[in-house]
Order: sequence, then C-alpha cells, then structure tokens
Amino acid sequence: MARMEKSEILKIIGQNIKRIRLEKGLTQVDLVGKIEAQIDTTNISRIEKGRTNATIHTLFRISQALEVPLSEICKLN
Amino acid sequence: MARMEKSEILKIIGQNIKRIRLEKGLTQVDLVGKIEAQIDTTNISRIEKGRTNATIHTLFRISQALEVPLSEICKLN
DNA sequence: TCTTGACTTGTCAAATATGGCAAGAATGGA
DNA sequence: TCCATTCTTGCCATATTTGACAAGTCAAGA
Repeated sequence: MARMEKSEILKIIGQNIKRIRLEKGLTQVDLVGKIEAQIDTTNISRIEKGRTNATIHTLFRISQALEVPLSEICKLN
Repeated sequence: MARMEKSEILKIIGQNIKRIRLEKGLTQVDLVGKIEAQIDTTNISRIEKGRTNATIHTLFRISQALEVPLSEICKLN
C-alpha cells in the first residue's frame, strides 16, 4: 500500500459505504433504521463524505446494517 | 455477521494486530518506529488489548507499518 | 414554481481517542 | 535472584468523534 493521506483513505472508505448502500437501494434514513444502537444520518453523511475519521465500532455498526463484512468497507483498492 | 458487542470486536481487532505483529517478529517499539506520523506504544497496547475504539486512520497507519492491507486487520472471523 | 425526499453542513455538549510521560507488571535469560 | 526488555496501565491535556437538532442545498416531478 502506497503512502496515502488521511483525507484520501477517509474518502475511499466513505465511497465504499455509499456505493454499497446504493447497491442495496437504501437511503441514509433506511440505513440508520437498520442500525441497532442510535446513530444519526448526520454522522453517516460525514463519514460518506470523508469528513470524519470514524471509529472502528461505528464502521462495524454500519457494516452490520449493510450486511457486508467490516473488511469489505475497509478495502482501499 | 452475528450480533457482537463493541468490546468483542475491539478485542478481535486487537488480537489481529498483535498476531500479525508477532508473526513479523516486531515489538511494539519496532512497530511505532515504522509508522510515519507520531504514535505511541501506549496507544498500540491499548488497541491490542481492545481497551480503545481506534479510529480507522490509526488502524490504517498500523496496517502500513505491518505491511498488510487494512482489511486484513479488520477481519472479524 | 412549489413540494417532497434525500442529503449536507453548522453548531453544540458529552464522550472518548490520541499522544505523551511515568510507574508498574510480566517475561525470559544469565 | 537480578537484570533487561517488553508490555500494560494510570493520568493528563488536547483534539476529535459522536449524537442531536436545525437549517440549508439539491434534484426530480407535479
């Protein structure tokens, strides 16, 4: 893995989430509705846009709602 | 992926990191020495023990130092 | 144009990750 | 046992994520 800026990896992960979410035909509201603990579309949006450096547990909850492995969201290529 | 407690996924990810680090024959000090930006063995230890809910960027830097894909560290099975 | 749904962004408070240091525990070897 | 190395943990200050709400943007249609 080549050197990558923080902003770059956050952007890729955000794109992964957005892509998978759209593939499943879900809106952000649908997504948070499927997440067990409380989470907000605000946060989803910021993560999808790469504006926030999410914790692994938040990404895990998203992966559960999307029904994909956490590692799928964390692919950088 | 079955329901999993936050503490459980943090523990698994920590074990992944520790396992890979040991496979590479690295100490925590070696590891931080390979990481570009500053990071502390304190933090590595806390992550390996599952005591902290690391951000994805921190895990990414660790994956770079370990020379494995980020997704490898994020495997939960 | 107006409306609706979907998303983004600003701000706030609370919680917590991070970096840093120091002290303590654990481990293995001489 | 003593020592050195490695790792863990407590504490602190700072930065940032998170949840929450409100307001703004944007696109598609009627």
